[in-house]
Amino acid sequence: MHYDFRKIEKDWQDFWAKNETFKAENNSDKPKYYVLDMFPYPSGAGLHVGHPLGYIASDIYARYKRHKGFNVLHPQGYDSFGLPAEQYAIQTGQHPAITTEANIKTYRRQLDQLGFSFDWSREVRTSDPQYYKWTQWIFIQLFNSWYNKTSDKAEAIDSLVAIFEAEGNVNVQAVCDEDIAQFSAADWKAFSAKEKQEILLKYRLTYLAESEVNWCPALGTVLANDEIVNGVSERGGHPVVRKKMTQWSMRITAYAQRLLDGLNTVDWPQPLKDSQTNWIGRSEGAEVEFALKGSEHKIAVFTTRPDTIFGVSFMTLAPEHELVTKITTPEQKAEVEAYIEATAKRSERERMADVKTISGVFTGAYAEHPFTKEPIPVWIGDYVLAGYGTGAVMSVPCGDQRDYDFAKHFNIPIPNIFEGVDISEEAFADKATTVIANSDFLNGLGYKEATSKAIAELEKLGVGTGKVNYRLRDAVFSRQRYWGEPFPVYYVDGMPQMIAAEYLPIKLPEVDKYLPTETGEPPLGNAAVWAWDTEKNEVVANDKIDNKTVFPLELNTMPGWAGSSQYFNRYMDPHNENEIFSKEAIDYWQDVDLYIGGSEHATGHLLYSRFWQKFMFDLGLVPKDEFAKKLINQGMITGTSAFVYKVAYEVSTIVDGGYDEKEISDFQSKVISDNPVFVSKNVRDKIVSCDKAEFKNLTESVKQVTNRIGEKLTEKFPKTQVEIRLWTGRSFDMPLHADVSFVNASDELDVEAFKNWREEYKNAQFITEEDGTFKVSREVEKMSKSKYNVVNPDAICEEYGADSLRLYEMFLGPLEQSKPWNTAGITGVHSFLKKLWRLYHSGPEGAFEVSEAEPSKDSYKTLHKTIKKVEEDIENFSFNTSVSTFMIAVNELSSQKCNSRAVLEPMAILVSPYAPHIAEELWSKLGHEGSIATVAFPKFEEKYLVESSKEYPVSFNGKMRFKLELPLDLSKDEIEAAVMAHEKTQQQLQGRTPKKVIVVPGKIVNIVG
RNA sequence: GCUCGAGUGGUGGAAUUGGUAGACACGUUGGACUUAAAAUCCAAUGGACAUUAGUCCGUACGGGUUCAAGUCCCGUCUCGAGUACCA
Repeated sequence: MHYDFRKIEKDWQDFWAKNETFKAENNSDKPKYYVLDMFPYPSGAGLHVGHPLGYIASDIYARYKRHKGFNVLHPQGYDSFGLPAEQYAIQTGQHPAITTEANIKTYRRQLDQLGFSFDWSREVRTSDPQYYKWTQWIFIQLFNSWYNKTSDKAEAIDSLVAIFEAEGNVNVQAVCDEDIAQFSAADWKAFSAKEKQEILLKYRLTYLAESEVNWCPALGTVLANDEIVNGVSERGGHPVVRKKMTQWSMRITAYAQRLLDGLNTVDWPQPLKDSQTNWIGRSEGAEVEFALKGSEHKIAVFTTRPDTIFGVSFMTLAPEHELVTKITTPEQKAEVEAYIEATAKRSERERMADVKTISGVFTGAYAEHPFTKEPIPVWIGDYVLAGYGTGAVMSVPCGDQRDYDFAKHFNIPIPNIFEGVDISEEAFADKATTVIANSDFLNGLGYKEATSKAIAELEKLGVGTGKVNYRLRDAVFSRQRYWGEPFPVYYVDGMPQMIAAEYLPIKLPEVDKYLPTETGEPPLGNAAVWAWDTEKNEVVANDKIDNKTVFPLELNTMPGWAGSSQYFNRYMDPHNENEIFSKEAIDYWQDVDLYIGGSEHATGHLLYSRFWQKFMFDLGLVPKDEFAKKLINQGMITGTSAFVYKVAYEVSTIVDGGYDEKEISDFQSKVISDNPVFVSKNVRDKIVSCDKAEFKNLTESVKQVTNRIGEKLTEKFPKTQVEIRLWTGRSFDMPLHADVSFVNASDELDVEAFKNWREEYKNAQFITEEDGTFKVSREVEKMSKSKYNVVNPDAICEEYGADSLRLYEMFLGPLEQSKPWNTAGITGVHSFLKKLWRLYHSGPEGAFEVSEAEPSKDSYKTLHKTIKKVEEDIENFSFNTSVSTFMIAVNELSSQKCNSRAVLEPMAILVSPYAPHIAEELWSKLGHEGSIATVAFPKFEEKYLVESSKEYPVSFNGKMRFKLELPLDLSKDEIEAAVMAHEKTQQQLQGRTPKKVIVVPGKIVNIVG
């Protein structure tokens, strides 16, 4: 009976599907365990071997937890809204839903073939109206909420209205827009309905506001900060410019502190926490108001160094700062305006690429120092960002390098306010050693004391206050896209109105074009049926819009992260039509116990999800304010590209025979490209290292090719004479990617396959190694189509099986680390599975046979040390080492010729999380009914590992020289005596007397001297 | 620039609290079986020297602590990831 993995794997996958083996129940006596993968975007390319790495790890953990008696929730779904399907739709007119559906089919087939224990009955798709109904619902909840700083949580907007009615907004501690005028209860009552709505918008957790956004003209949409990399769009690399637009925003800044604090309560990777911490960017300092000379305007600045306030020698405003036009003096007006215009023209990208250039303009205005009353010139400069803090800084050149550079450049004085520090070359920014001088009441103080003293004095004067500032901005939530969630929003008199939850979902309308409209409106502007009838409560044709009962609907759609920000909770009760999830479901499952996914989501998905979770927590909808207890970032699997070296040679015409020059040169280049010459790696290396002999050989080898080219040319242009030369030096060859599927484990190229790969390689010549093989050189790169190093799991499953693939992906190395893929190594784990199979098939002609006999002591020992190690490894997510452990166990059991049921049954269970198909097959052959999935994990028993003796390594001066087997119950002195009496010890010492003998019982003996 | 992570054979990688460096596998070499190939099995495999016994050197580099360092401390270099005028 050979190991027929194709049949076994198919059979068990069918069995699991038919019996719904992995279906999780929402109530159970068992303890719950929730294992979640970041759900995939179903791209057209399907999966490559890098994608399932995390899924395999989480599947092993989920299966292990089932063996350990847990009720495991292990769902999977699709993040199926997204740009690629829409881009494809724009190009082909194909509806994104159709492409998406087809891609999902491929994904599902590929996932199924890997034997994952997903509960597919709970599948969600973000683009399914029954799913995005609840995304729209959460949006409405956010709209109907405000953030009360006093209770430090989100509350219903009604409670804010009640406060306004009772006392206006004077005492409300809310997270809101900055530009809100104060009003009394009477004022509030006197406001029109529209005015009230406008004011409330400034408080809502999702709000419509004119905000500066990252506009990408090429994509025709707004991008979030984390969708921009180095000033260009992450997808496509298009330029991004700043632009003011009316957009939905999420008031995530309300949660900045809680998002920071929450990081201390979760077991997430430190780098991920660090990157969220940096993204939120908390800084403590003070906000200080500077009065302007001869003006009622005041400039507010944020500073982290209020202790250096006496070092201020100028102020700098962002060019976009609203005060700039108001305070600029007539003499400076022209220069300031020119500067503002020049800055606006420079794209964000240019500004970033060019951080060294110092530029700025004096406004002519002077502020007044709050303590000294000295005049301070006010400048504008583009090194100050409008979006951070107040968009203005008090410049302290002696304490900040950028201020220092600016001051030097414009010859502004640099007063020194530090005790014993030389600032003639650069600014001094070391807080730890700061001693303040020349600063009135701050003299002699260190950073900390001076800071609190300065804040206290500013507060006394009523011109400053201690403040915490965050880098985190509110998140823009509108996209000018088709393939995303529509907003449940219509507009009355320009004010947004929410559609009542009972009429959700508001489904995406049909459009004939997926591009923006000719008037520049988002793609939904193309929809003919996209208006809201407030009487019928349904979406109706646009021509019915009368702005009395039928109103226009929102044309933007939600961003990519909307659908993924609560999906983990929806899995708990995915088919609930009345609620986002039932109370029973959320109370039972609580939160995700283990979340596995890529680190690229650190500041996107993982921050927004935490925000929504905290919001849902405030509303009392979820019991935990962090949704995932533990998170692991799986490392990337990189590709091992194969390179062949193409020899560069040149044909030059010696006698041209009077033909048309272009005709000849065109023909020559065609001949050259049709007759490529490739050189094997080692030969190439010799040539590059200037091996003259090899270079000569190479020339010889190329000769036959060149002769043929010569013939061809003479055939066509009889009067021509050509010379063929090889290039020399560094550029003598050109590395080209070869498809990795043509290369075997020894880096040898399948020359025939390569020739058939492309038309232009048909006549390729190969200069081989001495043994006649052609070798490629290899390099680790990102796995990508364009590098021809993508390995498809389908092919691996076909040749070696899913169990082999699962084991091999784990065997490659630690889960979190990035590591290169090399298909060659899979034979190791594959033959391990065959050896495992053989353990259970020791009968004649490989028939299944296990004995009921008591296993040997050694076999018991092998089994129990394996149980111990595998259990530890899984708990530590060290899956690579447990694969090694299995190999050792099978090697040992094979040499022990062990075929006892008492050992082989537990072995099957141990292997089952890693290689579930073979485990199921062996389990059923062992005579069990049903799946192995929930059989109890074997229990480790120490007694089988108890040893009576130890092979001590005996070291001399720390170097191990020989080993000595001694009973474990010897005392230190007895061990020392035994070692000293040994002949090899005397041989090593050569008559010397050891200075010292270190004996660590059970470990080591070290003799010094 | 700043923050974080990592440097171990030809390759992927092992190595509890400091205690036998290189487990396990790939590759390579030799052998068995076979007409042959595949598959399978056996042996060797960090480097240098040595007939053997064995000796020396080895965990990026330079120091240090220790009976003992891949592991701890100080400094340097290289690579990778994130971030970038954040006041």
